[in-house]
Amino acid sequence: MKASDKSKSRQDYLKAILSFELKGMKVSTTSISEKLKTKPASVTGMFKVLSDLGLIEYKPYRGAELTDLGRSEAISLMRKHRLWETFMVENLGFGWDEVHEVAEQLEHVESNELIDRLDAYMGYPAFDPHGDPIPDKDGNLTDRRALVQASTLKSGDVASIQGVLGSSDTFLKHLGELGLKLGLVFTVKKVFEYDGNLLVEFPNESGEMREHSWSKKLVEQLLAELK
Amino acid sequence: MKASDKSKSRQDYLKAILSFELKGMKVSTTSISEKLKTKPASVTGMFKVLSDLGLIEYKPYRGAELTDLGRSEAISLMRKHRLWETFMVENLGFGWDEVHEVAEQLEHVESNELIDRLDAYMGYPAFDPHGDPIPDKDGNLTDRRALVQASTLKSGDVASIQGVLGSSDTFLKHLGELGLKLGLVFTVKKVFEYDGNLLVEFPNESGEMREHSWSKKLVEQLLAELK
DNA sequence: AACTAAAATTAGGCGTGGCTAAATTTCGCT
DNA sequence: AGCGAAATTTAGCCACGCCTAATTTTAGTT
Repeated sequence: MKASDKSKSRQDYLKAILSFELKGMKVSTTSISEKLKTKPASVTGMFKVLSDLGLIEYKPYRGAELTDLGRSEAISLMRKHRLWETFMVENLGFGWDEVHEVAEQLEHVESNELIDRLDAYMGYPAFDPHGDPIPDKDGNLTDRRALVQASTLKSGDVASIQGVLGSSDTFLKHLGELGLKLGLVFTVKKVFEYDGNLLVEFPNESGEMREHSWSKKLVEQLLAELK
Repeated sequence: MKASDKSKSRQDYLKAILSFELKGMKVSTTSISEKLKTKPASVTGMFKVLSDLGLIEYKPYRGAELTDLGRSEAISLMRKHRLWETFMVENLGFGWDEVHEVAEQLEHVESNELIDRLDAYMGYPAFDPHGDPIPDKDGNLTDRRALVQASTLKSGDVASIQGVLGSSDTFLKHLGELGLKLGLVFTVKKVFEYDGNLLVEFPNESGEMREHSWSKKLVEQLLAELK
């Protein structure tokens, strides 16, 4: 049995364990059994398997902890889940509250190529419809506290685009039309009180600095990192 | 055990059986075992299960046949498979030869809402990237022989749009901009030899007849049914 | 009509991931 | 420190879907 042997069950356990670790909670067999709708005795059995696979550290009666390997697997699942949820809401028009169950199934589809292309297709969204951060392909999470909506910037601020708060077709198309992409560094020249528009400056494809006006609606959906 | 109990295995069997029936072949345990990479003895066992579920008609030593229930389930799977393949190729930019394995997994995701929305999102494509017909949500297949590329129409022909041969973003956007949708009835007024453009006439949203020019590139991707 | 090879079925096992019931360990409390 | 309740693990069982080996049925040939 190799660590590369995925299985829906094992993946569900890893995700459940991660969710408790992220909340700073101890990972007990009871808590996992409640989350997965199984029984504590079954969890004990699976903990042994996951431990043999090197995915968790498990001491009987002491709970479990993800290893680096297990954590990266779990984060990859979280990434898939959140990207699929985002796709369903932003592209297919589902309500944010209708997508969890289906994403639970979609996240088990094994193809990194698929999920990375889906990520690109949606414009690398940084947050899912519930506002939770979406890990990038290397497992890095955007720390939300470090980002601000571009609408909160002041005149003179220099910032870079680090994420978006939605990825509907029209929104993404609009970004493309304006020549905006992830990482773009821009300077706020002026904030118009009247309509909330921002006058910004950033280089075009040829590297020449140009001024542009961003609408209030646009900047409220742009996540920026202050320089 | 109810018929509503899906399982990846059972679904794989139904699809395999359908594929042989569509080729007009008898469905033997050996042929299925080869297709599914199992052994004939295992197929016998599953045939009993599927028979008990009312999904197939099975007489020992006589092979299997799909019931109406089983067939509709199998066709639904084929629909999912082909829609996902189409999505991967047309929207995510995969090659047509790279998508089968992943679609095998995606087709097992249980949500009719998801697949119907995906279908709509792509503009109800009639054929997948391999040229195979995609069943609609009621299981009806477009009979390819009854359809022709709009580029083959002659002046004076009256036809309706019944499908498209691709569903890339830009293509679908273009269709929307021109006000074209499934079922639209149009009349060919003139075919320009020079560039292959078609001068056509059809009603706008208000019902008034208007003339439009369709490019050669466009009409080669439009599938029409002659009236 | 009989015989034989191929196909299919039956019988009996195995691994996974569940379950219940019984035994064990931990932990809070007096 | 010791007691009892709660948490956990162990033991033993089950269903599913697969396997191999042995047996039975079918079908083609003479």
